[in-house]
This record gives sequence, structure tokens and C-alpha cells, in this order.
Amino acid sequence: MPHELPKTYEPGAIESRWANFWIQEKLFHVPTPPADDKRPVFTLLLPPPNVTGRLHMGHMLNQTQMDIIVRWHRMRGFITLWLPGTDHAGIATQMMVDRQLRSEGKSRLEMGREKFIERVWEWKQLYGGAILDQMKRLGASVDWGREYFTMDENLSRAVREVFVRLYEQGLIYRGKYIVNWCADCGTAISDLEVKHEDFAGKLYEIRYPVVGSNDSITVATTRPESMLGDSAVAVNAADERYTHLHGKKVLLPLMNREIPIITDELAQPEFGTGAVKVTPAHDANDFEAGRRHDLPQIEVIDEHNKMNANAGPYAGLDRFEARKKVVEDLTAQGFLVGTKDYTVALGLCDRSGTIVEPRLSTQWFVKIQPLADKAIAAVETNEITIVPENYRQIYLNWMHDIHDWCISRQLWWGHRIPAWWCSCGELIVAREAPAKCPKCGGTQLKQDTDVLDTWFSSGLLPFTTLGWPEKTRDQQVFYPTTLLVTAYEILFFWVARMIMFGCHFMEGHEQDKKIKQLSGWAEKKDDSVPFRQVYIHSLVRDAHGEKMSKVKGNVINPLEVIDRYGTDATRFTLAAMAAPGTDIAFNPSRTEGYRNFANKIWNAARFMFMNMDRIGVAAESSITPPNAKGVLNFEPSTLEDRWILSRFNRITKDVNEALEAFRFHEAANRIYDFFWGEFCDWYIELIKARLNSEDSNTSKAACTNLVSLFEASLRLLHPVMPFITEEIWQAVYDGKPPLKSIALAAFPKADEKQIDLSSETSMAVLQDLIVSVRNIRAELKVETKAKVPIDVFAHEPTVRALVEENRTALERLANVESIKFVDGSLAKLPGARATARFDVHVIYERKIDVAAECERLKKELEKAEKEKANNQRQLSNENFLAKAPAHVVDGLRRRAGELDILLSKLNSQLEQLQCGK
RNA sequence: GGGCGGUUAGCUCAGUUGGUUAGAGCGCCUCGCUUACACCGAGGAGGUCGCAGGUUCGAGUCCUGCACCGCCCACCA
Repeated sequence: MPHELPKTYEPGAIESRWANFWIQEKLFHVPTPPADDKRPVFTLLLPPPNVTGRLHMGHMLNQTQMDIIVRWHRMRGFITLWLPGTDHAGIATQMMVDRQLRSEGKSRLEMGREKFIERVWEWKQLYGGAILDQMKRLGASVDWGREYFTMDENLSRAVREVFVRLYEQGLIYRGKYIVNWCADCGTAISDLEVKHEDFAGKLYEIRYPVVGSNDSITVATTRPESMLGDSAVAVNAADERYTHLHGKKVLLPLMNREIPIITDELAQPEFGTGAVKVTPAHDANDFEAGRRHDLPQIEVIDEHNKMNANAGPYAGLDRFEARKKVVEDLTAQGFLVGTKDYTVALGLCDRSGTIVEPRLSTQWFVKIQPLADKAIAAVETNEITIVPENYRQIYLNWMHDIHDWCISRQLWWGHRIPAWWCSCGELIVAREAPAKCPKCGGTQLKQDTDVLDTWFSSGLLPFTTLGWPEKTRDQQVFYPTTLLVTAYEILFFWVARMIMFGCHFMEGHEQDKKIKQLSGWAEKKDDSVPFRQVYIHSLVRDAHGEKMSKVKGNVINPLEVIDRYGTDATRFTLAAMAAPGTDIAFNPSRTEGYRNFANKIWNAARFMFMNMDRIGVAAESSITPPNAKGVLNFEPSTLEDRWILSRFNRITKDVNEALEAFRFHEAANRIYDFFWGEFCDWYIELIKARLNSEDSNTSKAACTNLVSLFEASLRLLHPVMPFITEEIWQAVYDGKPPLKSIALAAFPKADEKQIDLSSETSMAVLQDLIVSVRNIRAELKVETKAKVPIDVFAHEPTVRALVEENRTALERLANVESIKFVDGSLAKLPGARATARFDVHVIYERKIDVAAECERLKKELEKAEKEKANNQRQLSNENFLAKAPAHVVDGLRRRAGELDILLSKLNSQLEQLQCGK
């Protein structure tokens, strides 16, 4: 049956067909393995994208890398579970639905909480799957049968369980502290959600008169409006300038309130005047100082960033208007001593961009230290390893500096805090809504209105997705997960929290010992960790290395790139550019190049099919059985056979090693160079003669080798380019593959015995000779079609034998009419190529362009002389001979001989052409 | 203020423990529709590896300093 393929690879239709096939056939679904399963396990949790999300380059990179690793493991026989899901994304989702309501002229507040949440669920039903649908186009081989959503009932129950346990353990508390307040979002946010940016601001110096004297004290502030809430002025106890004022009071300007002068380390003598105003309700440091001195906390800014009643005449003004007014009034009344330009680092809400105000507020917190201690230990003892390694220290530094985590959010969408208030004042923290108050028996219970930080629930996913708090077989098998692949950005938001929660709640957990052994984790002691390894991938930037942003307008949409060049090419781009630890400048011209690569593969396949059909070779005879790990039924009979087999095994070895170390770029580049530069450019060209042989045994044998090597190459390539490899692989079997999919076939494993250095060396000489002839032809401007006779002088009999054996190949690839061997050097002939192994001369009526040839020879001579000098310097250095390893010295010596030959030939050529100096 | 990363061909980047001649893709130049592929083939040009020292037999690779670019963290009024 003939294989009909279009001349150009068209990814669109093919990709969606296979993506659907993989899903429909449930190819990547992993049921709970039975106890007698003897395979190693690989588990990976997909970092859940926000339900509101749209696929961007970051996702695509992340998922491409994960999919490569996952497919690679699956093909190597691991029970491979990749768990997908989405995150409810509290603030983001609420804001999105809010916006939608507003456009309909409705509002969340009128609607009420319950109706609003219903509405969000409706929204989720309609649009929440978008990002996962986009994922499907990428070919991500996740287990769709286990898809989760962070607000699913079972996961929500686990969240409540965690909250209650932490509360009972004294690790969750509620209290009034300074938090980062975003007025736009109407909620407190954690330190991590605040980004700092420098702005040109002013530093105002304000004079506070000392009560009962003519003296005064000057303080400095960047936020003058906050003075309305001052409750003290602090000076340093050691600062002698102010010793005489200890115990005195100042009169707060504008407010005419008397406040004390206190001594506190908050005031640093070197800064400004050494005196600092203390506003406990609106500054974190002042808050601490206020607690030390038992100062009143006077709130003057409300949750809408407006001045409140405590601000007296300024009440009702926005904080920035109030600032203006305060400054005016201070100036008018002579209290403003001076104003300086000053760079202020403002905190901005990560989500809304609003300037965050530190504000006193009652919130729920996680007491983080006990959790952090375990999370630090897990990494310090290498129970969890982080790649690239420099992130390990970054992680540890951050963990050592960690603050308590504010987990309550004043939102409606999210996991509502499982705490209820009785009218008697009793607080009940419980897994399910209590029927009555345990203290007074009252039934008028009101649930806390706050919800939990989104990261609280996502931090639990490694175990909650496996059935926790139940003790399940899935947990025994799949926990700890093997790997986590993620962006640096969420190392603290998510990775650190998972480690803390995992180490805490899974303490005492033991993975099935046999599986742990088989999977290669026998040496790991701690099974409570959420994953064994973390791989931090790079950031995708635009073609010029700039960070992508909507404002700059340089955002590259991966789906557009995919539409244009295909998923495989886009995946390949990301893989090939992903050197660990460096950012990726995504250049679509690169993707175009890999689209061309896909087309190259496609056409090589067409060539193979053409020959299979013509010669009558079927896949079944070339490549059975399906589970072998090498090249099957490949019978090397010629130099190029031995050579390509050797190369294939070497590349296979490199690819496996590269993937092991997350060196995706190396894996991708090795395959690319092999397939295009060696398999297509040389091997296929070389076997054409045999394929076209009159002798059917010869052509059959050659075709069988071609098919089996091609099939193995497809398996090697499959993790990076799943679609085209599946398409061709299925076609090789003419619709009757031995397995449902190439994704289930074995990944090639190198057979070191097939790595054959001597064939590689011989082949290199042959290639060198062919290239030399082509080169001379180009210089002589020989017509492409014209065949020319050549003379060859071989230095060694082995080289001569090599050329003789491969005479037809040489004639074909270099367009040579006949080869004559001569006994002496040909270097003196104009236009000859001379190397250390052979000289070659093309017989042709046209003369060489002497000037150009001279220039070329001179350049070559210069290079060789430089190398020779370098070579000699080293070889005459006794220290070098004594200390350098033998193979380096040997190599240099061999090279010295070659250089001598080369130099003498070059000189004689130059002389012959009378090039001058 | 602290920390991290980068600086290699016109552009975007590789270069794993220091080891013989520094690579790729794109772009550029010359030639070619040779029955897999013009999304192709053949040939070619192009680099004092940011600067200055140092260690070493040997440095793009290690150390120190400097310059420039970028990122992250941070409660200094």
C-alpha cells in the first residue's frame, strides 16, 4: 500500500488529530497500580494555572519541559503520572467576575455573597476550561482522568482539615497587626504580593514644638499625612543631642495633641535629624515600637485610603489630597522646616498596581517558624534537591528570613475560613459548621467572612490530590512526587509553602518501599517531602531579551506561534533554547528554523516511504518487536552503516544524559544535528546508490536499515516533537502499529558496543575529501552538472584503501568522473587541496583565480603557523610534558606531525603560485 | 542597603568538572529547480570570548578588581 504524503509538512491538522487521539484513548491515564507492579514510578504535579489564565510563553515553556521529561520517563518504562488541574485564583477570578458584573450594570455588593459565588461558579463552568484546552494543543501528556480544581469538595475538605489542625497546634492565630492593604482589591495581601518600585518623592522635615519650652524637635517623613496619627517621637537613647529632652512631650502640630518623646532603637542617630515620628497604626516599624512602649494606635486612614474621623479637619480626604493639605497647613503655620527630593520605594499591589498602605487590621496568620524549620532542613539535608543549584541558597536565605504569613483575604471567592463566632463571643474553629456554641449552646453562629490566601490551598496539592487526609494507596505509590518544574517567580509563593506543608502534614509518611527502591530513591530518608527534586526553569523574554509586558506591547502569544509554525517547532524552540539558569530570548526566526526541521523530517520520511513502497519493504520485517530499546534489525554492511549506527548510539547516550540533567537544549541540539547533519545530509545520500541497486537483496537490506534507524530516531525525538513523530511512526506501520502510540514505545538506550570510533574516524576522512573536492569545484566554478576526474595522493595505505572502498560514494557525492591515485604529493599543483592525510587535485580546463587562491592559502598558512607556534611552545615546555595528561600530550604530538605536513604543503603551494610574501 | 545573573560572529544564543583547531540558528556573499525536501542542496566570509590584573605547563572556562546591562530581596523615617 503506497504511503501518500504531501510534499510539505502541515502541522495543523495532524497535531489536533493526535492530541485528540491521545485523550480519547486515555493513553496517559494512570490507574492506581496494583501491589505487584514492578515498575518504577514517576510523579509530577502540574503547577495549576489560574482558571482565569490564558496560555502564555511561560506556561508553554514550563509544560514543554515537563512533557519532555514525562514522555521520556513513560517511554523508559516508568509508571508515569502527570497530574493536571487549575487554581481558583481568589483575587484574579473575583476581579474578573466583578468586571463582568459591572459591564452589566450590576454589582457584587447588591448581589450578595451567595449569589455572587454562584455567579463565579457559572463563570468557571463557561470559561474556566480555556487554559486546559489550550494545554491540550501543546500535547501535554497529562492524566486528564485525574484533573482537579482547587475548590473541589474533597480538596476543600482537606483545606479545612489543615486549617483546624494548624489552629489546634497553635500554628494559626488571629490578631490585629499591620498588614499590606490594597484598597482597590479591598483586602489584605501578603508581603510577597507587594512589589517595590522606586519613585521620585519628597522628604519633609517637620518641627514639633516641645511642650513647656521654646525648644523644638525636627522629624522627617515621606508621608506627612501620617503625622495626624502620631503617638510619639522617638530618639535614640545614645544620641546626646536629645538627652535633655528625654521624658518631655511635644505638641503635635495641626492636631494640637501632646505626645511623648521616647527613646527607642527605631531612631538612628545617623539618619536625618536622628528623631523620628512614631505612627503605630500605619507603619510596621512604628507598630513594633508602639508595642514596646505601649503607645496608642491611632488610625487615620481607612480601608478606602481616605482620612477618617481621627484625622480631624482632614477627614474624608483621600490620603494624597490630605498630604497636600497637611503640607500647606504646616507651611502656613511655620512648622515645615524643609523639603528634599527623595527616592521612595513604594509598595505596589502585585495584582492591581495600587499603592499599598500599611494598615492596622485583624487578620489570620500562620506562625511560620516551626514550619520553616522543617522546610529548611529538608533542603539542607538534600532530601529535596534544587536545580540549578544557585536557587538552593536563594531558597534557604529566604526561609531563614521568613515572616508570619497573613492568610486571610477579604474576598468572597475562595476557601472560607472555617471559624464561627457565637453571639456570646466564643470563637469556634471546626472542620464542619457547628450546630451550636459549645460554650453557651447558642445557635446564632456566624462564619468568619474572610477566605484563605489562594496559596494556602495550592500549597497542599502534592498530598491533597492523592486523597489526603485519607491514607490511600495512591499516596503510598505517588507521594513524594518525583519532580516539580516551575518558574523562579513562584519559588516562595508556592514551592516553599508546599515544602512547609508537606514536611509538616506528611511527617511519618512512608512511600511503598519497593517502589521507592525501584524508582531510584532508596537513599532518601524522608518521605514527607512533597517532591524529591525541583527544577527551576528560565524566563521567556522577547527576541531582544526584554521582559514581555502588555505595556511594552512585546508579548508573544504562543498560540499564534503555534498556528504559524506548529506545536512541535515551538516546543523544539523552547527546548533548544532552554539552557538552565539563563533566560530565553524567544525569537520566532528560530521557530521558523525548527519548522524547517520538521519539514526535513517529513521529507526524509517521504523518501523512506517511497523506497519502502518501491523496494517492497514493510515495517514489520524491519522493526519488531516494539519494546526493544535500540535500533532493530539494522545490519551494518558498509562504512556508512557502521558509522551511522555508531553515531546514533553516541547521540542516544548524550540525549539520555542531557535529559537526566535537565539540559534540554543539549538534548534537542544533539538530535537536530544528528538527524539533519548526519542522517539526512550524509547517510541518506550515501545509501541512495544501494537503494537503487539492481540487486534486490542489496536494496532490501539498505531499505531495512533505513527504516529501522528512522524508526529508532523517531522514538528518540518523540519527547520533544510528539506530533510529527507520532504521525510518521504510525505511517511506517501503515496504520497497524504494534502499540497504540509511539508514546508507549521504548525510548532508545545506547549500546556502547555499537559506538565505533574507527568508523567515525574513517568517515571523517571521507567527508573531508568530499568537501575538499566540492570546494575546489566551487573555486574553479565547475558547472554543477559536470563530472570531473580527480587525482588523489594518499599518505597512508589505509586512506587509499578507504577511498577505493568508497569510490562510488565519492563519485556520487562530489560529482567525480574518475579517481586516479598518484604516488607523490599534489601540493605543488595550483588549486589542489592538501591536508595531512591526502592531497586532491581536480582536473579541469579552467584555471584557478590566482589572487583569490593566494589569499586563501595565506590565511590558512597564517592560521597553521599560529597553531604550530602554540603547539611547539607547549611541547617544548617540560612542565607541560610532566603535568598534562597523556592523551593531551599525545594529541598535541600527533597534531605537530600533521601541522608539519600541512605547513610544508601550504608553503610549496604558495611558492608555486608565486604569491609573494 | 543586601544578593544573584549576564557581557562570546551583524542579531539571538550554546560552550558540563580548565586540555589539542571557540560552535549553532538566523542574516550575509557565490552557485544550483541533481527524481525526499527551495521550509532545499553545495561552497564561503565573519570572533584580540566586556576591560585590567592574577593562578596554571595550559584560561572563553578558576580567582581579584573595574565598567556596563538586567533581575530579585529589603521595615530605614
